Amino acid sequence: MSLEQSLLTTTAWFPVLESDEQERVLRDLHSTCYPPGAMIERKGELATSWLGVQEGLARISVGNPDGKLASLTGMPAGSWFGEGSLLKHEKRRYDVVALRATTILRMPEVTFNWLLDRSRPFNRYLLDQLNERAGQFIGRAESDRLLDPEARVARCLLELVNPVLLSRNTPKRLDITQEEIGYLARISRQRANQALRSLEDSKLISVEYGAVHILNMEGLAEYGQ
DNA sequence: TCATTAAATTGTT
DNA sequence: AACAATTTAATGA
Repeated sequence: MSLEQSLLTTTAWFPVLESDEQERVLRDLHSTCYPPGAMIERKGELATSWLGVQEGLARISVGNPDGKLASLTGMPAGSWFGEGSLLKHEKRRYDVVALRATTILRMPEVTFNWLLDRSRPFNRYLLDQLNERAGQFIGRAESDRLLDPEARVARCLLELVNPVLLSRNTPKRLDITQEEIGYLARISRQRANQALRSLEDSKLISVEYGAVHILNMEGLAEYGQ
């Protein structure tokens, strides 16, 4: 799939840009491929670009300022992140690791700021994304360690198909292995397997080889409370 | 296209 | 963590 095609179909922000803005973005983006397990961005590095996942799956681990607990989030294809460090011109506060073969797109800071100054829809997208992330973070901070594996997996799956952060038409089929779910939910693969079966019994999802079908988003959302 | 083999993923202990 | 079973992907006739 071409770069333009993947941006159009997997991101929520690229389609809302003017055509000349899209052209410049396509010119300025540069992509890098990472093998499974590779470090994409390291905590402490100065942020110089906005990051997007074109292909694959990345895990972002945020170190809590007060404790040693690291809360993790999955970033599937179409996710864009790192605007926080970019806006404040700070160092990255988290590590980003490729969970499988992953292609990362980088938008230079100047391009990012240019869009920020120029495009109202782009600002709208960023606002929605920041708002959604804040909500996720609060919800997780309350009970991250307390949730049972089923609830953690439910929350993890919901984040991966979040229609606000990704493109509007959220897919019902999620290509992810149980091992990767384990990494994201911070549980063993065996426990992930068990939790997935439990959620399947509740008719919230159906599991396939290398994939999960989301059957009931609302039900999953309640499970994660 | 089909059969064989390797690799990836899942199920179980 | 280890192992067996199953599914998919790759290979070659």
